[in-house]
Amino acid sequence: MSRRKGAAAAGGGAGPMAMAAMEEEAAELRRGPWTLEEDNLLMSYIACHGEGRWNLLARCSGLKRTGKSCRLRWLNYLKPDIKRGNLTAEEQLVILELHAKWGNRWSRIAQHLPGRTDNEIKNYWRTRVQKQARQLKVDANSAVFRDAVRCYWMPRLLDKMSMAAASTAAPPPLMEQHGQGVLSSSQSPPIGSDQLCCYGPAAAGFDPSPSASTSGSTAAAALQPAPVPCFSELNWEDQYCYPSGGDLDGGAGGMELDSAALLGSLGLDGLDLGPAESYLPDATLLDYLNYSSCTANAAMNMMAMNGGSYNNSSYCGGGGAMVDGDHHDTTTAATTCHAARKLAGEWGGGI
DNA sequence: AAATCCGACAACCGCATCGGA
DNA sequence: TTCCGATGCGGTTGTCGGATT
Repeated sequence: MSRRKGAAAAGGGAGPMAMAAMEEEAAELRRGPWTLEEDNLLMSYIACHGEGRWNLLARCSGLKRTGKSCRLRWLNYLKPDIKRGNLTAEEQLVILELHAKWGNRWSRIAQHLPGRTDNEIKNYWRTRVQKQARQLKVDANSAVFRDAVRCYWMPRLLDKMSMAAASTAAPPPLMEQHGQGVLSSSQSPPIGSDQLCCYGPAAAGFDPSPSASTSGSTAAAALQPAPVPCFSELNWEDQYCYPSGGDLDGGAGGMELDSAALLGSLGLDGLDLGPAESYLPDATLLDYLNYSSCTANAAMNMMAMNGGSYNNSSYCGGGGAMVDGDHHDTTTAATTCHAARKLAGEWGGGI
């Protein structure tokens, strides 16, 4: 399909006079930020005549704007039901989830976020999500990044949601509203949303062995919020590092992580993921601990959502090794997060 | 205090699609 | 069936304000 390039070309086969008139008209058109007067004009016109017929609106309202510009201004800014302010954790979760499913279908995603515009979602993706991907030097649409999002970012958002829910005692609506994908209420056990955060063995009787993660209802009932910080909330240097001659990443000088203290505080001192070398040939100690902790946090959240057994293949990404209906213990869950966990280690508190 | 950088967001542009003539 | 205007969508750019140097 042939496309006209710019307003000057809009005349097509028009004669010189018509062309001149169009160029004159185009020259009069305003661009750039909208003024208060323009906003008022647009709103009052729509109040009288309703939305739509944007070109007609542009001609008749007295606005020296294109119909497109008027439409955009209305839909993205002036429309009364536009929601302002930062995206909530729930909304971010929906975006991550739906983007993994549909890709850059911003308007489609926006349909699932009442009051949010496709433009806003697109901007969020570009400024926040893609920034993370850039920092990790991976493509935001890559399977590795998607796995990282699922295994690390989403659990963190769940953490936030549950914390918010706990502080306000208001039930987060996402599970009910959303009803699909990773957070499908049909896939999740009927447990309270406030149980989706951090679960320690002290409170939950957490046992990473396969036999301990079979009984969904029992496990779900046993799962209680533990007074244990999420991995994301941990103050690394204060609590889990001690001076040494070796750097975190094996370099000279600095601190060294106390892995036992860290995993112990996470309630995972009984967790044996095996030697790091077995799955991370180039792993450093930091890689290993990040790996373990990311996995543990994700695994515990996953436990909560699945009644104590790892049976949700979507949780660790489409590229993961899980199969619906399979039974997985913590170690297996850890293995399926293979690519994501290294990235998660690099993420730190950047999310 | 001034200059520079950077993140967030509004707005524009080109292209695709739809529907009516 | 074709043409063409209107509308919608996604990518990109411009602008502004706060943070940093």
